[in-house]
Amino acid sequence: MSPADVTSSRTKGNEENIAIQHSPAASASARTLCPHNPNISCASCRLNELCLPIALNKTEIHQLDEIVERNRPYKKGDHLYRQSDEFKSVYAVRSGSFKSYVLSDTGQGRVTGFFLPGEIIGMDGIASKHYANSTQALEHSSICEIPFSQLEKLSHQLPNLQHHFFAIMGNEIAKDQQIHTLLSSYTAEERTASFLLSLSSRYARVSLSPSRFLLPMTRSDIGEYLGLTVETVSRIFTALQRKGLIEVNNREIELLNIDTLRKIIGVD
Amino acid sequence: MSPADVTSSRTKGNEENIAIQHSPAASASARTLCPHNPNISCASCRLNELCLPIALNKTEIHQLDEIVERNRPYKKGDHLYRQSDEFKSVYAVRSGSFKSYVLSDTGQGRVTGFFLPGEIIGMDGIASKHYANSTQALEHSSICEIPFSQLEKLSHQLPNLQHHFFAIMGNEIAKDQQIHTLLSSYTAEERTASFLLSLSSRYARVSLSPSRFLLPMTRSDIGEYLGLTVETVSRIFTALQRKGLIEVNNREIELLNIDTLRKIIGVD
DNA sequence: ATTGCGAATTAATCTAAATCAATATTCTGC
DNA sequence: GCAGAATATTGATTTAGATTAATTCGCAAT
Repeated sequence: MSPADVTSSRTKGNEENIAIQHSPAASASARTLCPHNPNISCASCRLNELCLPIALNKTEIHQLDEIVERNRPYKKGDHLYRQSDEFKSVYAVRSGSFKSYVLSDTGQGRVTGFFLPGEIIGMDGIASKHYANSTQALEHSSICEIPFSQLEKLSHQLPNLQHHFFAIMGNEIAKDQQIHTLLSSYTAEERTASFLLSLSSRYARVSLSPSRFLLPMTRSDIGEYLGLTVETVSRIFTALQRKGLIEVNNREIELLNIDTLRKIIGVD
Repeated sequence: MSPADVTSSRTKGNEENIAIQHSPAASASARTLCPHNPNISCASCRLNELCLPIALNKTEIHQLDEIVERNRPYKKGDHLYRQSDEFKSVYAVRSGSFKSYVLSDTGQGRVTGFFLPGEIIGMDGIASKHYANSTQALEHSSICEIPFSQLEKLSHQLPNLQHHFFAIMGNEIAKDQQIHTLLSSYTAEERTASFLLSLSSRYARVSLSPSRFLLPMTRSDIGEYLGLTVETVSRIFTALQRKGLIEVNNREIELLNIDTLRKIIGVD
């Protein structure tokens, strides 16, 4: 296969993968699949199996629906909230992606997290009643806002929802601790491989390709998140490409050998 | 009442600060204050203002008491649970201290957390139903075990408890994200200063001296936790001592200049 | 199409912390 | 109290990744 072939098929493939997030609804019948459509309900949302409604029955989902606010879409760079804003809601990503970051004393930010569709944002504010970081859209994105006081009230009525929200928070804790291990002991290559594999499985979770995707964030974002510089991230990408493990083309990523990537981070 | 009053039976000096955690009850009147006493109730526990019972009324505390299991004390090195054990309970430290760690592929562990009195252990297992790390006592310690399914049931009955447990988990999330920032952008000296200040405020929280305490963990534990080697931790301690900011004597630490330590980590 | 600017790559040099190595100290069990 | 092991310190050397610097690429606005 010639390079040209690869390129053309890749381009086509990628657009297909992300289409579910980005394309405006093409027809009336596709309406409920349009991720930016604010009129969608939890019951009909394509993410309901992995978002808050999981494990809820029809009636319960309807009750949840009542408290969810579906705001207008966010443009790239728009803030969901800023550091030390009063905590009011948690947010579920419906489409697109977000990053959260804190500003250091020297003015430069450090990225603390990335959020893809179906993931919950804002739990860092629950305890102190103020968000500990700022969160902004990395691309045109849409969100379901869930006012926390109402979520608490509803959780109290619906044991399933309480149970599930405990699980969501527990998952966040477990994930954060994995990152602790990653940052305290992994090399630049291991961190980068781990990051790509994490994105891969998170895309798979929302039925997108686990091996081909677009990075919604810059190299600099990745570096801040992984405790590396832009230059190092760039170099590692190039090195992984030379080893034949990935194919990088600016924001386009293809994982060519997931097993070997796993071996890099010690998952044999 | 000073800590020393409570704790007559121990040697003086540096051990004074930790006496409240360690001394056996000297008299019948001190019984309810004896941290290893398994018969103590939440209502009479000296930690109830900062542990689970916070914000509960008398009746509610009694209900919580019913589900709390007060096990025999743990000896140094005893495991509370091991990585991938089935998740059953969360634990509140009553006295002593614990560390949690994961074993890397190469056999050596990486410490993921330290737990002091009043802190909650085990939330990493909530989502996956299996503990993500192993946790062991760093010294003679005692624990309150709270079976999670019962905590969930009770939370459902007591909105205050539900609210507070959400807050505890949210706090864990916020704390883990601070560590993310620490590991991704702080120097060895900044990490170490931050670690000492964290211990300081956590000791202060349980009414122990914020400026003089014994480290329950080894330099190696600290290094693993902070993503540094033992040697670096040791060198930084020596350097901070030379700068007159701390006084180190093996496990004994005295913070001589907390403000300057704060400045090191950029809190002016 | 052209310009301008943020994003990304690549290479050369530097440095903070790791590694390697040796010694000293402190605990632990007998 | 003593022996051996675990823990901690200190110094010399190495190295992974940071820093600095220059170039190229990509794309939005005109």
